Amino acid sequence: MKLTTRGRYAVTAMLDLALREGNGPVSLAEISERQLISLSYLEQLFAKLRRNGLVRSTRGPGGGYSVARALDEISVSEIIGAVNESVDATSCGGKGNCHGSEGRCLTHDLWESLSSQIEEFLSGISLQQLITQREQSADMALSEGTNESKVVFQQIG
Amino acid sequence: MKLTTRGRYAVTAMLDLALREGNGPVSLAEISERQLISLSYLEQLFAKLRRNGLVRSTRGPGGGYSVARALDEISVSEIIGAVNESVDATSCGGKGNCHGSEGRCLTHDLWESLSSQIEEFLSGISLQQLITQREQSADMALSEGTNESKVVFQQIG
DNA sequence: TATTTAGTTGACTAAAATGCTCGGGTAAGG
DNA sequence: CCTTACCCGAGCATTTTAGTCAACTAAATA
Repeated sequence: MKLTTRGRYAVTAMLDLALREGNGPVSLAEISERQLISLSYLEQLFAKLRRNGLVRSTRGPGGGYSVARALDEISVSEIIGAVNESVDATSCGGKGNCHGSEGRCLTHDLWESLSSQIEEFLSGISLQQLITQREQSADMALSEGTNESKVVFQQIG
Repeated sequence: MKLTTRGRYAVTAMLDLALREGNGPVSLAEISERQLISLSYLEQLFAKLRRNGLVRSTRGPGGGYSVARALDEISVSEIIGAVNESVDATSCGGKGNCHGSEGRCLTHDLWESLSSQIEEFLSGISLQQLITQREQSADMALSEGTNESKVVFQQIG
């Protein structure tokens, strides 16, 4: 699993789409304007999202993109995976006995274990969850104060 | 949270260190050889790990690095955060009302919510857990067949 | 004290990924 | 037709990755 700003763009755009849809398809131009992502870049991202069956396209005037499935059937991990199409697995295609070196293989396995935990975690979060969960979180925010989770996101320099 | 091969290198190296430690400090040269990571690159990573208080260094012959805390006191998210020191937060430093545009702000908040979920998840996994968990997982592996979690890691082209 | 080991630091670099522009397509409405 | 908006590929500037090289410092030991 790879998690960069690119995945963020994709998830953000999908969320925007999910929230606006209902009066028919949403054009990339709109999303571009609202989310401040370049149109051409969005086109590239949505090409991949479409190839992976996450969105449907409608051409012509009044056209645009629609979400291809129910919102609770689309996981965050799918979205991120779709736009990062060309990530290869760890060096020894999961066989477990890489390069003779014993040390490498052990820690390699440990990393793989972590990887699938992350993957599993993200595949358990759907677009729907993100949206509905937030509607209830206004009051929760104060009681469940997890101070630590913000630390990493702070500016350093 | 940013999750790239760089974080993988750091976690892998820390795991190697954790497993070998006990006969005193472990030199980067050893780790470099076992994990096939260039020595100089390891030096850069460990410089950051040290600045963040995750490892201690011992100079001179027989020297090397040691884990600075108990293994169950070091979370994966800390390691990854340490080597990615300069990640800035999402564009509007968490204030919530970015750029006037309403659409942007809403999806922005949704993304932030997801971000902290990921962060929280990874801060709940310690080096110790990764290591001990694996010792018991040999038999679990078959019964709990989660086929989906492997999909994203496959080669495409 | 001289020498070796191994961390410390900074400058520099090739290669890849990112985010984007540009320019031309093609299907669908009006 | 003509406009809209998806489709697609080439190319490109910037940043990040992963690494080299070289000089330095602290500790141990002979």
